[in-house]
Amino acid sequence: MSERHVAIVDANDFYVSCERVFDPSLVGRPVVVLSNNDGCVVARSAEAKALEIDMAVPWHRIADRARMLGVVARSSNYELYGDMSARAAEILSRRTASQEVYSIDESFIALEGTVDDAIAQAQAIRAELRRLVGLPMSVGIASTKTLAKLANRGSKSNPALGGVCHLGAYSAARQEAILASIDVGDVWGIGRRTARRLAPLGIGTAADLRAADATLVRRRCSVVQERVVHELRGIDCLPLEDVQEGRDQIQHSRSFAVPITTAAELAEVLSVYTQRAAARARAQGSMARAMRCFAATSPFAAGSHVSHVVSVAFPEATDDPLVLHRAAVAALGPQLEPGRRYVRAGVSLHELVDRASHATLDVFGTAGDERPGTSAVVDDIAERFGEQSVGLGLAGLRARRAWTMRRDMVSPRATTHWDELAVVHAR
DNA sequence: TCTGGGGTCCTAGGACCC
DNA sequence: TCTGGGGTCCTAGGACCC
Repeated sequence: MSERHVAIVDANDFYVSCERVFDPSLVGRPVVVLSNNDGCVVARSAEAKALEIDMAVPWHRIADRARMLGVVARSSNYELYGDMSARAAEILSRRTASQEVYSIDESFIALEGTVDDAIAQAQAIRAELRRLVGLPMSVGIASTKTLAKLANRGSKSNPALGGVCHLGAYSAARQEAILASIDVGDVWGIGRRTARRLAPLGIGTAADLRAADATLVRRRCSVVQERVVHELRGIDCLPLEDVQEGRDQIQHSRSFAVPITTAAELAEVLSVYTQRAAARARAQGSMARAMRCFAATSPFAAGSHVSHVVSVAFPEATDDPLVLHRAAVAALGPQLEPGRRYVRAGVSLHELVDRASHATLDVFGTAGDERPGTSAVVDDIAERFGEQSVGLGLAGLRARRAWTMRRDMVSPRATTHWDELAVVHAR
């Protein structure tokens, strides 16, 4: 019988797998990849998991023990991962009529045919991605996205399946048993808070949630969780969205390697961050009508923790880093409290409008003091000579500032920079 | 000494209007 | 002395995901 199947295709331990493609000596060894600033563990190889190295644990807390156990740590190399991700998504797109790129290492796709057909296609896709990009993938298939996510867990936990699991290949009784073995907090869309809220209702597993009164779930939680109930029953509530449009919101935020304490340092930070955000807005053809900025102290440090958040509305949508920077400094600068040690700041652009359809309307002539071509010129130079080659004001940082990110164990950007290509030695 | 970053969606509550 | 109710819009914050 021909039907439509939803599949989730994702890479196993994606960041670690990317590192291994260009450094095969890492294969078979325990490897972790760290977040920005080498802060915490964000990806682990199977061998690292077996050593009970937890996800999201601060690296400084376990570094000594991990090194003793032979664990290799890498700083995150997002340029490499982003490029590998784009290659994998492109290859996958040739294999399906509809694809939703869901995250850096996952796509939902639609498959047609019988259950056996779908499994065969998934296996072909897996083999192709392995061969052409070098990444190990897993595929979960079912009638809805939420069930496909559960199948994907199965494909990883049961090696006998060869990386592909179709829930529809099992009898109803077997499916019930599978759902009964899964914690409700492990269901896609049910987080820790919601799981705690569902417990008093006697809902502890995926099977419990599927059998629950959907209206009650909505009352106690929200419409999001009610949809999960229907999705678990095979009722499709979350259709594939293949349109690849720009983001609704663009954010650039970073933790600092060392805290900042002065308004002058904050102005430097905001100069860099607004330019990064503006460049990304221009790259997707957007201009912003609103911006939010924040600066925060460490929630882990002794004493009180503060986070200053400010919102700015622009009378005219803009993508000009100078306008953004001035507004950010004017709004956030006065909020700084003397003596505080700020460890993180960020800029986000909201209410994005399409630049092409946005005709500048400057009735009062207030925009006259900005040079319209500046941003385009900066983009152009950055494109041709690299991001470090140019920046407005303080973003053209010649001397590396103390607060910039720490990345002590970063691998080469082997797919995007000629001078960092992998070198192959013949024997 | 050292605890990530970038998103989405939903809800509650306030402001405002008639 | 008595002081409604329904609707919309906006924003901040919560929850979740990877």
